[in-house]
Amino acid sequence: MADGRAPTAQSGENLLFLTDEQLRQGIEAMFFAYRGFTADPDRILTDMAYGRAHHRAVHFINRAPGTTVNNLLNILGVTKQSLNRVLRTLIEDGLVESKVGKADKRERHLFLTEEGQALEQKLSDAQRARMRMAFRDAGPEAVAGFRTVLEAMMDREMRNAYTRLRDSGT
Amino acid sequence: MADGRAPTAQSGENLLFLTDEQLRQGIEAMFFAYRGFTADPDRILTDMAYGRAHHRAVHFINRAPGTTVNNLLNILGVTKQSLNRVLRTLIEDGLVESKVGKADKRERHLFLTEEGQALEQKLSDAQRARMRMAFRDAGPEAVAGFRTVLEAMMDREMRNAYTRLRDSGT
DNA sequence: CTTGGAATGTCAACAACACTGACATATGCT
DNA sequence: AGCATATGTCAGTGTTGTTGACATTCCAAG
Repeated sequence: MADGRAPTAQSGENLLFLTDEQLRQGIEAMFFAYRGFTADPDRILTDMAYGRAHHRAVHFINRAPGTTVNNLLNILGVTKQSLNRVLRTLIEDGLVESKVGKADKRERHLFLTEEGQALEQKLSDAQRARMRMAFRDAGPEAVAGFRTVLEAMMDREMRNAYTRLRDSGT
Repeated sequence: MADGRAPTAQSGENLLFLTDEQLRQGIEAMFFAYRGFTADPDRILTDMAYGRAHHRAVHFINRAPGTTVNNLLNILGVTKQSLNRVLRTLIEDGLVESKVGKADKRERHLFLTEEGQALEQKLSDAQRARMRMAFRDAGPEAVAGFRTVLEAMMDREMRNAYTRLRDSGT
């Protein structure tokens, strides 16, 4: 309890950035920043009948076209029932296409239709605009640090999913 | 649309960190990291009858003891009905105390009881442990960058709330 | 070929957390 | 006295998550 409160002389390095006060500021920064992070897409989504869950699904289907339901389930970390509700509306509305797998016909491979891609564009344009502004204001070194800390904060499985996606990038 | 995709020669500085690909990686990093960020407190909370909303309320009451309901409302960015549901259970359960204001008797000032402080400790210990590990692994320069980017990502009002809290720190 | 298990879909019930809208109460200020 | 502010409450609704149960389809091993 209350460890790290007032770090005394350390083995060579200055660990003042690990005080409880610094950690709490980091926690609050995450809280407030995440609100900003989701604010713009949320505004767009409420105008339609969609929510944040639809955004996530559309994002990752766009990111890895042809991904299976199970794959998406692991990335999103929700139950299949929860994902299915979202996927069903997206398919009904013609934003997502579900194709039976060739090798394994049990699997469904998910793709965005043109309409789905249009929505994805609209949402990620809004989200990227904020991210771009933040990145630009902060500068490249800060951005590198930002990514380093976020990666270290992920669960191991999520970090694997993240790096797999990252390294499959253009 | 698709601007910044392939930045060509810029005015002096290298803006490769602002490509759509880099921005998308930042977006996904935020998504996965936030999951880790909330995972530990969430696990503790589900064992009780509480949720993330209770955590947030308890956190900020602890952070600014005696804060008014309206104040908390602004920080949390929810409706009074939503906050009231949470506050009511916390008060009923003896974790939060609500005192009528001296100067303005319309206001209620909120405080954590000893039991409330115990819960706050338990939750923030878990959350800080992860943050500390991430900070330690990433190092002080990365942490500085992390905070810089997050601040730039906040809405203006939230940034004000954040810096006000930060500067009132120990 | 049968059987077991995996992948998927679906139904039902429920809980947490947000929202809107309406209304009540007490208080402060002009 | 009258209006605005701060708070609380009731009722209804929507999104997103959960569990549990069950059906279907299909691959693969015996």
